[in-house]
Parts: sequence; C-alpha cells; structure tokens
Amino acid sequence: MDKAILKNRGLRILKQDPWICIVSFICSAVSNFNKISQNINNISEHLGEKIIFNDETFYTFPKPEVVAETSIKLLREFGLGFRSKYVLDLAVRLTDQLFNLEKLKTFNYLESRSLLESLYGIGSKIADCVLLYSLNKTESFPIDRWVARALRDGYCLEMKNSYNYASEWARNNWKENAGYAQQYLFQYQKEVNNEKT
DNA sequence: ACCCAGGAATTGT
DNA sequence: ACAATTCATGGG
Repeated sequence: MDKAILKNRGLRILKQDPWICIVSFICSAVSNFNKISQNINNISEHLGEKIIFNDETFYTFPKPEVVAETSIKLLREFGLGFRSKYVLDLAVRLTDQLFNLEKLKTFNYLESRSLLESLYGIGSKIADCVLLYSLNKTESFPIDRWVARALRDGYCLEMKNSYNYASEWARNNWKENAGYAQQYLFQYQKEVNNEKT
C-alpha cells in the first residue's frame, strides 16, 4: 500500500448515478474497458436523447423505463452478449418499482449489498462496485483479478475462490477507507502489469 | 486455434 | 454455508 500510494497519491472515488453505474458494471462481467464503453455508448446513442453542446453531439443515458421497453435481441446488438438479460431484467424491476436503487443509500453496507445481490446477474464483485462508486459505501472493497493479484503479491492473501474472506479482511484492515485502498491497489497493479508487457 | 477480460449462476458437498 | 464446475462472448 505504501508503494501504491506513493505512485498515485490523490486518487478519488467516483460518485456516479446508481442506474448508470450498475448497468456499466453488469456490462463489465468477463469483459474489458473498451468493450464496456462501447456497450454504454451504443445504449446511449440508440436509446438516449441527443444533446448538442458547443457544436458537439452527445447522448444521454436512457432511463430504466426506456430500456425496459426494448428487448434482449436489441441489447445483444449493442454488444452486451449474455449480460443483456441481466440489464433488461433490472430495467423492468426498476420501472415496476420492485426495486429502488436510491433507497440503498439509506441502508448500511451489508444490508445494501445483500439487496443488490438479490438482483439477477449481480454477484459480490459487481455489488461492491455499485456500493463504492454510486452509493457512498467507502468501506466497500471490490475484488477483481487485479486487486486479487495485489492482495496476493503484497499481503500474501491467497483468496482463491473465497471472495468474502478477502473482502472482509480488507474492510477490517482499512475500515471506512477500504474503498480508497482498493483504488490504489487496482491502479498500482495495472501499472505493474503494463510495465511487464 | 488460443487466450484473456474489472464474474455470476448453477451444481455439488 | 462454502467449494468446484459450468456458462458465455468479442477482441487481440
């Protein structure tokens, strides 16, 4: 952690809109950055509203109600693949008010995570991302491949398949700043990897 | 053809 | 309840 902070001191944590955030991270499953942004751009360009600002064209991200009226087939054309069914299911739930993302901000970390994980296609990692990047839960510690490697190399923490053990360890160790710790470890590990290739 | 990418659901113990 | 297996997909 010392090395990680020295390299990138000043990292901040996004405070995204929960709906955009959760769709983005559903798209992130077994994917990569370029593809994820393509997915989000495709959804916006085809379903969002056009905005012209300084002669530049932008598109808003569509509300859940709009996405709920589409189809798995269309979302697949946007490149979401097997994640399409998860996004459509979520959009319908939000539209029918069977689930309220904003309300999760009022619950504590464990309650909020448990509710997120009840959604189709949302497991521990994506739930932690949504909690950290859009629901103000700074103790959340999302563990992806890179963070797992950082924990292994820097802290001899072999998590293997035990996501819960490692994430609880991180929350106990860094408390309400575990999210910031994750940011530093992730960024550091990515840079280590880039130097190797 | 092979490998990887910001995992989750399902199926065993 | 955990742990192992299957699912799933476009890009490099």
